[in-house]
Amino acid sequence: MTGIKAVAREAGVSIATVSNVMNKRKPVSPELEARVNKAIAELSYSVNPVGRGLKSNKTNQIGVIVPSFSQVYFPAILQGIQQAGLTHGCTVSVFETNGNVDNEKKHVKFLEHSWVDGIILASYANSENKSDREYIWSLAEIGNQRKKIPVVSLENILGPSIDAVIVDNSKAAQIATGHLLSLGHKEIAHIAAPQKFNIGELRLKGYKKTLEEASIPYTAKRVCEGDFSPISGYRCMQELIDRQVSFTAVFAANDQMAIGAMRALHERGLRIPEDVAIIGLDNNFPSTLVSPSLSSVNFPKFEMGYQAMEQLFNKIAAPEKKRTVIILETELIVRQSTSKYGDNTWDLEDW
Amino acid sequence: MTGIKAVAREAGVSIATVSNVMNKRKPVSPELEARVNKAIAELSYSVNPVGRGLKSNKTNQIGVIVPSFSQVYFPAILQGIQQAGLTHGCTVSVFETNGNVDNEKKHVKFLEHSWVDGIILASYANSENKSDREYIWSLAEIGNQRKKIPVVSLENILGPSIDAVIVDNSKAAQIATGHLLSLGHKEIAHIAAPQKFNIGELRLKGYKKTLEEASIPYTAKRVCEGDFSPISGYRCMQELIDRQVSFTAVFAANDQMAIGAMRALHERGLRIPEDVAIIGLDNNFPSTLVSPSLSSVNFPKFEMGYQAMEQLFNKIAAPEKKRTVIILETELIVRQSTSKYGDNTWDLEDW
DNA sequence: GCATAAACCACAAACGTTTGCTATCATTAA
DNA sequence: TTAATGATAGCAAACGTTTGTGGTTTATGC
Repeated sequence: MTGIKAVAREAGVSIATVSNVMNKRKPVSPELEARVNKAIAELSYSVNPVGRGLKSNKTNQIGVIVPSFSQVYFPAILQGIQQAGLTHGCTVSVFETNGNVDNEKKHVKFLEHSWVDGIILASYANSENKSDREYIWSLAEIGNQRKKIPVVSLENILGPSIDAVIVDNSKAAQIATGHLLSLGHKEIAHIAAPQKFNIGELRLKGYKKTLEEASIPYTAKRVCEGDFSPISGYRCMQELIDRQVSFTAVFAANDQMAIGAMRALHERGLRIPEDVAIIGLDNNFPSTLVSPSLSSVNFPKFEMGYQAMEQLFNKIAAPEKKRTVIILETELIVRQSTSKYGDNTWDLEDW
Repeated sequence: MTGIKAVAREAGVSIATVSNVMNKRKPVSPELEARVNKAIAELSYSVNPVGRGLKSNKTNQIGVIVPSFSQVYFPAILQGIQQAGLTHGCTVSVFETNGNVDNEKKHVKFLEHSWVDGIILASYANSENKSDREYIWSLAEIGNQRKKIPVVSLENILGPSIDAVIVDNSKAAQIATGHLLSLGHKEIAHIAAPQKFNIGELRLKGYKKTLEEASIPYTAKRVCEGDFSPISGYRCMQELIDRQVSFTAVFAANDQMAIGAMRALHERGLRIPEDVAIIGLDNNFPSTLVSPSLSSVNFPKFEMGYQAMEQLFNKIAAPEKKRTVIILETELIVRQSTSKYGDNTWDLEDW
């Protein structure tokens, strides 16, 4: 409970002087400075961040909202955020939505009235949905009546006025589909991400576009919509097989579904990649673990988090700055699920 | 920036009355209450937590320090912490140590001077190490000179005065080893966790004890020490094979090393479980993914986090309360790496 | 109709800082 | 010697709350 007052008393100076010694805002004579430092040491004083925060109207804390801690995808993002945060002396409070947009809203509302200087939001909200659009609008105006609180969106363009760092999901899907094409596949199935989410639409769009550019007719029979989870990939794969539509390759909209699909293929006695080649998207670590190892398109997760944090800082420092969107690059990773000669090493850094 | 003052002015009452309306501490006449609520709504006012925090000396924030976000182990713990936190209106700031004790100390020091009401620390510190012991001691006395800040330790008994929630690591190791024994194995190798960490010692101890009770001689030649990572498990397995010491089963001190070991076994042409049975410890989700699926001993990760948070709350509410240690139960999970008839389903909830 | 109690409300201090302003002192230049 | 300058230090207000204390009004009982 030692406060700045106690230090001032101990050192026989005013609290203003103590403050000046600590923050070096104004020069203090060497003698007093020594006395103050001695007092600080003796009382093992450190500044009370709450008092400071009240005065300065800053907390050096930011809130992060992600769909899930356990989906392998997000811890890496968190690490990036954290890392960038540390360099700015900023701590990170985390919230989980479980992919539920209502939870997103709840957490945003909460943070709005909380201590955070800014918010990083990895949202699944789809701007096509009316109620979500309103939510997005309200986001742009967060704290309209009070202090405006900066928001950076991760993985999703939340309307025209909110900063964002994203990857080009459509392009990533094109890379994945294109890889299968380049291997000679013409009949390519797609296990899609939920179309109610933005990234689901984009990934499907990339798949379609690639087919189109290769003059391959698109048929809805080769597409099955999952929900990101392995089990949904598993069921989609079964359904695709049961539909009796021919395909020699599958592009799954994320690695989890791809891994589920692989199990279904195994169970049906189909060999990977000989009978069916398969590629995922986002490159999460289990992809090197399964057998055969899963080809994928890497998303720079750490970098996404890091950039988001940096961008948020800029926004906090200069709130009126023009909105920016950072687009990060993806990268094809060929493993054994699409090529016998693909990479089969572990991504040892990942866990 | 609307503060309580603005509301008071708008409603034509004193700020004390506004405060009383919001916190229902003292009765307020219905008429004034209505006026105040109207003003609050019109100005869309909400209380400034920093101001409140300064006055009440509470922040409703806690800090959590874990070795890693990405090791599958900890997100589950975080979820438990979060869940418990939400029921108390408490937010969670997270920190990552990468298993480095110095980072632990750094983060603890940081949090000590931060806003948090308490700390949950998943520490790898070993109480046998002198410098770590001092660190632990200092932990018990955190903020000795100032406010004492409550600490709950996760997974580790940090000296005799710090609350903790743990699992009995030695017992868990006994369960794992005992399972192999019960399958008729007599020559059981052990891929150990780092002995510089407490849990490493305990798991080895449980292994030894089980052998002893079965009158099976212990030999150091069947033990190889890894560092928790899959690659270390991989290398240990290779080394154990190269040592030319016979064994028909392996107990790995965590699932990650077990999965690494499985790959080494595959590469050497040894069948699992026919030639070598293998069991891990802690039951992380990739264990159901690999082939064959990996037997393990489940650690109740979510529960650990939840209990830790609850305990921290108790500590915050009653700091002088006697120290408690909560011990949670583990459970054997038999999969195909130890028995052809073991469970081979996915743990679909896990991701 | 008066004294008493109860109900309600406002004043102001306090929490721990930062910071604009003023006051003091020593130094220097005129 | 004096006035101007510069370098330091301290005063006090302010940030947005909560809350103890006391004052005013209204209701109650005789």
